[in-house]
Order: sequence, then C-alpha cells, then structure tokens
Amino acid sequence: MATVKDVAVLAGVSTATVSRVLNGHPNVSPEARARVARAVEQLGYRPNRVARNLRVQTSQTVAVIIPDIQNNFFVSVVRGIEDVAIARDHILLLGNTDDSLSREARYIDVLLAEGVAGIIICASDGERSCVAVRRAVEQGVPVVALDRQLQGLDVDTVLADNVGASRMATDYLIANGHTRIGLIAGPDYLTPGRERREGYEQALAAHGLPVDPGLVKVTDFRPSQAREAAQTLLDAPEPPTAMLVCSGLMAVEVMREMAVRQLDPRRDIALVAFDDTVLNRCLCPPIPLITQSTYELGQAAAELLFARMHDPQQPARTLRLQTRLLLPESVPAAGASPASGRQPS
Amino acid sequence: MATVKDVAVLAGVSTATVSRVLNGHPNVSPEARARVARAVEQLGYRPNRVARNLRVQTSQTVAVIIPDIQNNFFVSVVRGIEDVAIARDHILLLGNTDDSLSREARYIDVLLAEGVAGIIICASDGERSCVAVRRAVEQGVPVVALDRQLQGLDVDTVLADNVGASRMATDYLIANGHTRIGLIAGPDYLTPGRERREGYEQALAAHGLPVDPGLVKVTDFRPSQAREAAQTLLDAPEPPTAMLVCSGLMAVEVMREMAVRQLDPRRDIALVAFDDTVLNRCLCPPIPLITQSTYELGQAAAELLFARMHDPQQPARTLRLQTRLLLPESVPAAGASPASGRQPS
DNA sequence: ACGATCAGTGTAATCGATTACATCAGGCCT
DNA sequence: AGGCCTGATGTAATCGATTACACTGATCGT
Repeated sequence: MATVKDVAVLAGVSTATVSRVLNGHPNVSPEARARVARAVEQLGYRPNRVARNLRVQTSQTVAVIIPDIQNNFFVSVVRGIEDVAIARDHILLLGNTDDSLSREARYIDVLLAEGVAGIIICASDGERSCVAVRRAVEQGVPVVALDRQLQGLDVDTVLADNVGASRMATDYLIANGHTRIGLIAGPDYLTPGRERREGYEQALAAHGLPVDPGLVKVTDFRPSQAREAAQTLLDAPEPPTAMLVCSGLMAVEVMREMAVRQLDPRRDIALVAFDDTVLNRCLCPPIPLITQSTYELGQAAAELLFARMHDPQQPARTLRLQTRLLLPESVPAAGASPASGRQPS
Repeated sequence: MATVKDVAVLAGVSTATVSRVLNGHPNVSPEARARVARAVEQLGYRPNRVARNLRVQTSQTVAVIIPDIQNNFFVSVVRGIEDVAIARDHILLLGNTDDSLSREARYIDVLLAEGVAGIIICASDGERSCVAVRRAVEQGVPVVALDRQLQGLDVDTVLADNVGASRMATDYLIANGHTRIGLIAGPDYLTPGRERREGYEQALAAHGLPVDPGLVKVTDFRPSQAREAAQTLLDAPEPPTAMLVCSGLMAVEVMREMAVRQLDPRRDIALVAFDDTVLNRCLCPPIPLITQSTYELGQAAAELLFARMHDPQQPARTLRLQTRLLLPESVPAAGASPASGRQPS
C-alpha cells in the first residue's frame, strides 16, 4: 500500500503538503494541489485511517450496540441511525450482545480502544450496563441511551412514551368493558418494562380499578417466560378477560398458548400488544398493536449523538417519541361473544 | 487515558517490558510481571488498539457486510458468524448496504483503511461488487463470499445448495401432478437467482416437461416486483397451477396478492417458497418452505475466514450447505380441491 | 526603503503501541 | 580464567498519518 511518503515523493512535495491537500487546507498552491492529486490517482493511494485516528484521536465511525439483532424493533431503529450516520459521512458499526452483559462490556471496551467517535446503546441492563458505559463517558466518548435508560448516568436518551402507550392500551381495554386485565410485563431493570407497567397501573387507577397483583406477571422479555406467564394467567381460577402484552415477541408466544387452548383473541380473551417485530403484523388473527416510531427513534438518537460530538458540553437531553394504537378491525367487548367469521389472510 | 508509558513509570520498568507482560512474552521476570500487573490495575490501563493496530498492521476485528439487515435470512447468518468470531476472541462489526453498491464500496474502503482483519460479504451484485472487493483481496485482507458468489474473484465461498433446493421443490410440485409451474425468480447477477432457476429447469427437463418462458418471471428479489410478477402470472390466459417463489419476502407479497383474489394456496394454486424470514413461519395458511441452514452458513463462512487469516496461502474453497423442504401438512394435488378446514393459528 | 504580514512549503515532533537490537549479569563449560 | 550462552531488560526505531513551528519570498503600508 502506498503511503503519504510515496505520494509526496512522486508529487515532488513534502508529506505535509500532501496531507494539506488531502484534508483541504486553504494555503496550498493550485499546482501543488494538482500534482498531489495526480500522484494520489496514479498510486491508487488511500489514507490509512488507523494512522490518522491515532494522530487525531478520533474517527469517522460510530457504533450502535443492541441486545438482539433478531428483533425487528432494534433493527428498524438501526436503520434510522444508519441513514443519519451515512448522511453525516460516518460509517455505522453494529454490535449485537444477545442480552449478555459481558459481551456488551467487551464491545464497549473494544470500541473505545479502537477509538470510535460515538456510541448509541440499547443497554441489556439499565443499571449493570453502566459500569462499562461509564468508561466511555469518562473517556469523553459521546454516548446516547436508546429505548432503555442508563440508571444514574447523565447521558442523552431517546425513549418511547411507554407510560402513555401502556395507559392508552389499558384505557382502550377498559373502554371495551374489561376490568380484569392481565399484564405480561417486562423487568424493572429496563425502562420499557418499568414504564409500561406504570402506564397500566395509572390507567386502572384513573378508572378506580384495583391493581390485582395476581394479574401482573413480570418477565425478562424472553418469549419463553411469556408462555409461562400466559399459562399461569389462563390457569388461574378467575382468569383475566383481557391481556396487555408488553413486547411483540412475547405476544407471539401468548397467542400460541391461546391457540393451543382454542382461545380466540377476538372472541374469548382480548389482547393488546406492543409491536416489536414484523411478525406482529402477520398474526392470525390480527390484534390491536401499540406501534412505536422505530425509525424515528433511531434518527433521533443519531441526531443527539452527532450534536454531542459537535458540542460535548451541552446538557444531556431526553427525548420521548409518540406511540400509536393500531386497531386491526374490531375488538370484542368483555363478555360479548360475537366470533366474527374467519377469512383467509 | 493512561498509556504504556504511564504504566512503565509506575511499575518502574521500561515500556518494552510493559508490552511484553501485556502480550505474554516468556522472558519476563515474575516480579516485573507482578509490578506491571499492579500498575495496570492501579491506572485502569487499557491498551490503545489504534496504536497497536498501526504497529502490528492487523486487528482483532472482522466485519460482515450484508445487503439487508431487515431480512432475517442475513441476520440469522450473522448470528452464526458472530458466535465463531467471539469464540476466536475477535469482535464482529456489521455493515448494512441496503443493496447499494456505493454503500458497499464505502464500507469496504473504510474497513480496509481501518485495518480490519477479514471481511465476509454477501455482495449486492455478483459482478459489480467485485471492483471494491478486489481491493481487499489485493491488500491481502481475507474475504469470504457468502450466499452469493463473486464473479471472477478467487475467494472462499459458502453457498446454499440452490440448484438442489429448487429442483427438490419443483420435483415435489410435479409429483403432486402439476405441470404448469410458475417461477418467480431472482436476478441472474446473484447466485441464488441464477441457480434456483437452474434447479427449476433441471427438474422440468428431468420429467420431460417444457420450460414455458411465460411462466418464468425474473425479479431482483424485491417484494414489490414479486407482487407484479404474481399479478402477471395470475392474469395470464392460462395461469400456472403452482408457483415456486424464490425468496421468502417475495412469498409474503405473492400470498397477499392471492388473498386479494381469494385464492388459497391449499385449494387453488400450490405454492412453495424459499424461507428467508421468520415471517414465513407465520404465513396464513402455511405453505411448504425450503429452509436453509442459515446459522450454519454463517458459521462455515466464519470458519473459512479464520482459516484463511491463519494461512493466507491455502487455495480458495467453496462450500455448499444442504437445504430442506419443510412441509406444513398437506399440499393440494393439481386439480384437486379439498379445501381442508381452517383452524386458528 | 524597511519592517510587517502572509501565502506556501518543509522539517520534525507526535499519537501509543510493538519490537529489533543492544546491553548486562550470571551460570556453565572447558 | 576466558568464552559462550541465556534470561531479563532497556533504548530507540517503527507503523502512517497530522500539525506545530520554522523558514522563504513576495506584497504591502508608511
């Protein structure tokens, strides 16, 4: 590989001049500029970024760390980040942690050691992830928390309006006459888990309904746990007449369990779920879904990151993005049993 | 951030000794080792990989470039790669190109400039992608082609048995009495597009059936084109009695179009599709799917990559991985019209 | 006409690691 | 005792860029 030195020799100038040309410095004569350009062309020279990064102590790379690359929610968010990064002439590197704290820490450490310009992270644990993330912050590497807050770290954060979403969904079920509403919730150590439960409780309280602890099943968002939670709820002596499922992947499992029991969400037990995956759009039958603006979530996170890269001093901001309740057709009122005819697809 | 120098001073040794300790060289006294370890600990020292990479001209990072991060096929392959990379104590960086040649080239250039140790690429164009990839090969950076061959580049390659898969699927339809089988194919410039068509034609030929060009619609694998192709086929004066769809995302669109026309794949027009996405497992109704061992595909690619990183001289290998035809329940024979009763989910 | 300013350029230091080479002490062999 | 090997360590070169600083001539203002 050709180096600046080679280019300098061929162009008959010093390496300093080559570098100035390459980086668009103003005080270079047009001739020098032209000769360097020709030499670069001739040698097929491409600057070594490792050397550059070492010298300037920064890079044109930003990274995003997500817990599950198979979950369409995160992937869709990544798309939003990606487009912003590309537009800013950076490249985006993606790390997948599989919800493993150690893998997450490893990614962070390597990225820092490799001099990444910024990190967007959807932490696998709102509290315990902070140990590793803090290292980034301390090194002055901009960090944006995505979808999940970093407990006790003062960083830019982009979140969905989980409380509002959950409350809206619960309100909706209550409006349809349900009073015994099961909740298949996420863990307290993750923002969406915590806040979605809060929205649910707020809605119940607003309607003077009690929170029955027996109706609330806390999971760690893993589909297998959703299955168990659904079984417990459905096996209860007095099962709920509706359920709010706090993740899309979990909803798929809940519906599998209901199918086994010949329960139809339009007839027997109403279901509303957060929409994480493309899968949800294909559920048979369709159910009401809480959709999040995933792409915009990613965009917003990337914008915050670049803003901070540009001005590291500004105070940390937290953005909340709207959610929507997406109704398929109609949802059964509690007690009713219309069993609308099925139709293909 | 602390540097080797700081560690050296604190430990009372030279930077050379620090480096030797850090890299596990044999000839270091136990005391020196201990003192360095303590200094490292005390300072929270972490080696700067940029500097290291510059010096040793390599890194512990491998990259995979895929055309569509929203397509579960690729993502699942990535998981296979990832696990191997982690096991080999490397980290994996993922680039998504959205089928854009320019983005692909940009990723490759940046990765090379950043000194990546190896690249696994699922090219967005079997021929035109080679321009950029060739630069990697010429720089001596190991490259593995994944799922799609790089025309005219002699690199390690991992492929699915596309011909066999397609032939098996077509055989299956023929065995069920179909003679007019539509093909919604992929483009010739991608291995899966080309080979799946070949398998289809081989199967027809083996049974003495003619290849009717009117039944073959070539697409670029984009779902929207699948929709058009399906429309054309179904609108034909003599429509096919069965269709083989060469990608999972396309199959979803084809089924949408059939649903609009009230056509049931179990009753009216048989359907077999390649299984790319989780979506396919949730199709209503389910159809026969050709499944590929995506995870193993990724694993194999990663193994080839590491093998080559270890020994750059070995001749390029091409691996073919088996596929399976996954039957849901039963598929209608041509002309039959059983319309088995529907059941939830 | 003389100093100040400035455009254009080069020399060499620098980023933070690795490592070739030099050095030195001690042990061993003859 | 002298030479040789070996283990442990240090000095300084090196990777390939950027850039502080120095220098040269030319231009300009007074």
